[in-house]
Amino acid sequence: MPDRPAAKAFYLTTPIYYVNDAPHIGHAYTTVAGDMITRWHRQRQEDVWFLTGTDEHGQKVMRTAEAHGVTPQQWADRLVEESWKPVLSTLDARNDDFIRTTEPRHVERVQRFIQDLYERGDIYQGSYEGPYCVGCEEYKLPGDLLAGVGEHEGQQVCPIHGTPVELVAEDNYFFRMSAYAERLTAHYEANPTFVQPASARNEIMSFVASGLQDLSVSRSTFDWGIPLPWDPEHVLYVWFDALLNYATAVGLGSDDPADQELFARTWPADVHLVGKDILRFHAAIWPAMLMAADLPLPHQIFAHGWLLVGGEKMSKSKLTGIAPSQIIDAFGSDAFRYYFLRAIPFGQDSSFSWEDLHARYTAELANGFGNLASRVAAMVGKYYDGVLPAGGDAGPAEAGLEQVAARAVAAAEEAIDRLALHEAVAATWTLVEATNGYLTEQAPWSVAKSEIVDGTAPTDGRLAAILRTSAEALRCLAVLLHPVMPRSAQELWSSLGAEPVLGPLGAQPVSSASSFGLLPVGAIVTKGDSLFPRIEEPTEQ
RNA sequence: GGCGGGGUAGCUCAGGUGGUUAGAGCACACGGCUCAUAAUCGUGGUGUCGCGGGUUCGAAUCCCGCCCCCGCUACCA
Repeated sequence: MPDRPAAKAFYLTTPIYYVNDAPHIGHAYTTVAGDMITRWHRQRQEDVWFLTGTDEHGQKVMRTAEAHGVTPQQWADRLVEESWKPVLSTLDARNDDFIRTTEPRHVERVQRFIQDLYERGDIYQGSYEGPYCVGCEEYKLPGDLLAGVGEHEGQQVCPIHGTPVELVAEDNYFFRMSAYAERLTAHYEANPTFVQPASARNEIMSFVASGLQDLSVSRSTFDWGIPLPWDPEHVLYVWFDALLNYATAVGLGSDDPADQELFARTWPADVHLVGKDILRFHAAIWPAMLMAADLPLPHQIFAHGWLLVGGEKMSKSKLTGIAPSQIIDAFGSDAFRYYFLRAIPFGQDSSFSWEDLHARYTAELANGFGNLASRVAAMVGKYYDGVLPAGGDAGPAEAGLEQVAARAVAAAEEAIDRLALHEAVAATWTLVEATNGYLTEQAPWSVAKSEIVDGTAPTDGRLAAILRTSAEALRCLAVLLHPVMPRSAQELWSSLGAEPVLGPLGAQPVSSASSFGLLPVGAIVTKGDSLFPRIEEPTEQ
């Protein structure tokens, strides 16, 4: 055992998904993005921790369960086991843990955390007053209310029931969030990349600058939540409970030494990935909670954009919600991952369309990358019976391609550190394109006609050099694309015969990926099935 | 209403501290090649840069006004 503290792992989280609904491609997009980032860090041979999970408390889940005639726990169990966990394997997500907020480990640790805040005086008893709809049995947001008409003229009414809301007060516990506004602002200013992208940062900063009120963090009108240890009549506000998963899942509040070690290894988190809609909870409330507990803040909250369908935010009620399997059944998980990572500037809103998906699949995956792998493997097979030849001395063209690879690696690395995932993929693609160009210019099939004598191709000539160089480019691509498209990268790795001589693809460091000459002479190259078979019919929803 | 972002080729977008003929990818057309998933490589056109004024020798880029779209404007998650 080393005496010094273990190296800090790169720790990334997705939001924990609310089990009220089944996953759609918006959730899958977040998960895939987190998976690419963490896989990239793994490919760098770093220690990594990737957490995802589900948020299971709250009134909405309770109501949904009631509507289906089951208990909230049964409802959550069903959705988690039948939908949320399976979608992870469908997406090839490689998470290290899956936290459910109804797990005892979470509940106990949350209770310890909130008790501590209570004892510190950052939680106090007060009264919450707000517009309440009797029909909905819940408080409404002032912005949701509509002006009444007819008999309710002049009153504010519930948008669902159309009946007037009442002003109702309830005894609650409050988190003294207002006390942290200045520290939050100071933190945003001192750490420009704490909230990203810039648009999200601006929104949060102006929100906090406008003043923070204390937050009501307990509910006594329903019981599907974590009871407050000192007053079990109240359950904790679901967001307070949910946000804590990022820390409880890695051991905060546990007495077990193994948990404590994990916490030391992971905390603070490097990146919390969130959708724009839940930015405030993560970029304002969560840091305030951590400040109150004297815990280090995460390094970055990154808000990605919406997926727009037909120009509008995807929505189940408008029937634009798409299940990941709809796309994956037709195009495969790698294409799903590639499409969302490549086509969408990470952090921006972007429109999804089947036409665009199909167009990119065909142009970039089938015709570009997949076909490149085919033509190289086919030629090594045809001219050298699948045994990678040594090749003659590298010339300017070979050096040029190696340079493209080096620049691609450098650009992708730089992009990843900014979480510009689409740029990382685009940088990688420069090598796909350059290698296709290299092959066309060097025309190995023409070289073959002059070099091959008596049916035997020399292993130390131009033909061999061209094919070996192309294989090196593919080897580099397999490494760079492993985080994006783990399945096809592995297929390519196998096709190159690399595994027996270089070891597992996952063990190839990014840093050396662009050094040509790693793939040993004699590697057995086989032409397998097409990585991305052409799909002729545009898929309809 | 206030604050913020945006309206640029058929489509998705870049450019935007003012300066030669406004860019990329896709799509489309033509040419080369034939190893490959009829794939690849090269060449090419495409635009009142939302509308109307203004500043300037010169504006997609700056200023004013207007139109349209989106986000935020706190305790549903």
